[in-house]
Amino acid sequence: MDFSDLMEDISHSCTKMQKRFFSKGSIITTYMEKRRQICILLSGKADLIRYDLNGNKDIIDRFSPHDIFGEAFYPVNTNNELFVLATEDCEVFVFLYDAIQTKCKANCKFHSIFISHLLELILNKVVHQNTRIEILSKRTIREKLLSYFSILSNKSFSKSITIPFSLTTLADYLSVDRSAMMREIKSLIDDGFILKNGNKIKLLY
Amino acid sequence: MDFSDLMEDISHSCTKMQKRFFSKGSIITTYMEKRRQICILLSGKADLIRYDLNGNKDIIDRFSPHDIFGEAFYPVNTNNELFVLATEDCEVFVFLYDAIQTKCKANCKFHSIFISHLLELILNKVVHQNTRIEILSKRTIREKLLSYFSILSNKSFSKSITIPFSLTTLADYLSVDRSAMMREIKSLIDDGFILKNGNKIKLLY
DNA sequence: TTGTGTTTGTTGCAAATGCAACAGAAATTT
DNA sequence: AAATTTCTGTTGCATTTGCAACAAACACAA
Repeated sequence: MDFSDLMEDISHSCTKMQKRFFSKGSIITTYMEKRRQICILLSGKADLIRYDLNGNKDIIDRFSPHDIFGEAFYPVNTNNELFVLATEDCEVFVFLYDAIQTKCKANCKFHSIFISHLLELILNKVVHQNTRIEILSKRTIREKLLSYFSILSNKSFSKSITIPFSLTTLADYLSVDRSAMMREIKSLIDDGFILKNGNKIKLLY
Repeated sequence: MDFSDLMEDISHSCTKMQKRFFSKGSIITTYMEKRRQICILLSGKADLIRYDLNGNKDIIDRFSPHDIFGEAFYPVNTNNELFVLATEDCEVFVFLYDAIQTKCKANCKFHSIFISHLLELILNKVVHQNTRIEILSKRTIREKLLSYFSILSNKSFSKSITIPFSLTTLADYLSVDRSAMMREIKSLIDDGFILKNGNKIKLLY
């Protein structure tokens, strides 16, 4: 069964698991006192945002379809002014973690297949997080860039890669100063490690 | 039902999920071509290790009881000389991801309860990873330290915290140079942010 | 006890980084 | 088409960081 179909069916058979719509600019959820909430993004895009002490907007994470998020994945902290903002119109599947423990109906046929899909999605999330941690663990911007590039390259089986978002966003993802990153990219070009044309990078090593 | 008991029972009823023993110094698993393998550490301690290009030992992750690991959580990369080393005698529950999809017996009563435990463990892993990412995203050593300290402080509801491992290990966890971290700790003391006595830190803010 | 290895603490120095600021290009909105 | 916002590219400068090296404290095993 296709994933979207499954979600569709479940929304109809389970009262506790609902597909909901959010228009661009609206807040999908706030991370406060809903410790067991889990959301699956079915379509659209959304950002996990925090305003830090200085009032700066901090994009903690960006979600696209099939991504899973919600307070259930976040540690209980004081600094919990976290919320998820729809940056495009979104369809979101929302439920409480406990809802999957108690079978929805006497014999909901979707239940077990849904759980295995859920496991798969979470597993996927862990893999992405490990990738991110691997990159962030690198000590220099150069190492972070090379590490990121080679991951992209491995994924696409090619030495020519396309950065899937703006350089500004890339700097956020690598968690480094943008101008310092630009400087380092230039230096990678000068040192003959890469070629660059817009968002396209060619690895020369 | 208690978690250890559950694991015990499952090892007896499922042939595909086995409890295995590894003595200190032995290799629990290598991350190579076992893309669906999942392990749950029941007792002991283990490190996820890689030797980098220069032959330096890199401790990617450290596991203690109830931690879950295995190649299933790691991206497919070329640099896959990853392996898990038992740093103490270990009991490990080992299985393939697929084993949980196919019911072990006609009516294995442990199956669904096991899956919900598994979900809980993975959820826990994601929470820890989010914490790690949050810390690693900070740009300076000072911010990383403060962030780490305040997380510990929130967890224990106290301004007095104890770093649960050596400062050398802490530097690894924060992914910064140890001597630079020591310097920064000293500077935090000088600036009146913290007091320090061995592994005990008192937050003054 | 002696020796061996690990952890802590410290410093100088060179290199990397963040920060601030600015101008032009590109994309988006009005 | 004009206006506005976002993104790219660049630079100088002060600060932070990694690196190398070393000594003292500590832990552990022979």
